[in-house]
Amino acid sequence: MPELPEVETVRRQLEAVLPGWTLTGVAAVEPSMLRGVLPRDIKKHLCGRTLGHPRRKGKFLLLPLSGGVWLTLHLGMTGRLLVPSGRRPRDAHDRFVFALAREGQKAWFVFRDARKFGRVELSEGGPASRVSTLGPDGWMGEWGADYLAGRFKGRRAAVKALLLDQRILAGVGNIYADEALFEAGILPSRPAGSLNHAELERLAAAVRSTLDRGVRALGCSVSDFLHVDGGRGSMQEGLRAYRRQGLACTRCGATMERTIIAGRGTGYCPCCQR
DNA sequence: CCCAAGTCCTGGTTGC
DNA sequence: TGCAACCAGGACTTGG
Repeated sequence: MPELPEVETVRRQLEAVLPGWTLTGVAAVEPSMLRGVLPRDIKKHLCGRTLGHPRRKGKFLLLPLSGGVWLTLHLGMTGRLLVPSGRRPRDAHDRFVFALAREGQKAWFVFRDARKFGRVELSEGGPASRVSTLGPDGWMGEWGADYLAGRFKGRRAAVKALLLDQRILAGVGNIYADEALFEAGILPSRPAGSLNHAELERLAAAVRSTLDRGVRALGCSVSDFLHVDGGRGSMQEGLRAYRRQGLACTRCGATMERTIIAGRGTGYCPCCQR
């Protein structure tokens, strides 16, 4: 699943290859994944525009184009971006294929996504409006225990459910939520408002360090995630909670358990998470 | 058949 | 009692 560290990894790879290329055509469009413009109009909005430097907020990739137009991309569960040069590679799951040109050279910008949970939104004057509803970026943003205290105050929902709420923190998904709660020693099912200040401090530090570990590992390729060049991250080798039910806790040796929170599978240690 | 899980939507509940 | 905020669960999607 592309969460913040996976999207940041992709952003850095796109940063190295995309700026300066001009869009010259759109060879494929998946209508159900497109927002902000009608499928038949996408070509005229994009063609002739030059790509700038990719940005990111939470799990959203923000691609500025010349003329104040933006492409806002979300990779969903299984989304992948490729920038092949030469002949266009074809796959049944290619949802968007953009043709690129630069100094007489040609290349492609491909959004491949088996499950169609990904989104591509076209907007003018800034990134798609949904990006403005996001909370601070979990990795880059200015936030801490006091911020969490304010957002969690009076909330009875499970702390994991609020970690997954992109309006509170942008970028945390199911894997990094489980890992951060494990590192903080907090039960995922705890009502968010019941956490004391020391626990909030531990949680804030754990979210940051877990996301940072993910970025340094170039993401987590536990299932589908692949880099722009097809490479894999290594975070999956360091997971201590996510999908570890039935295995021994790396901290105390107890058997890890699984439950469902916010509709998501949740791995935790019943012994050292409280 | 069930499971995986991003975001969005809906309908019911809670509390001021 | 009214109303907004909150909360849980379903829809969507397809490969394993």
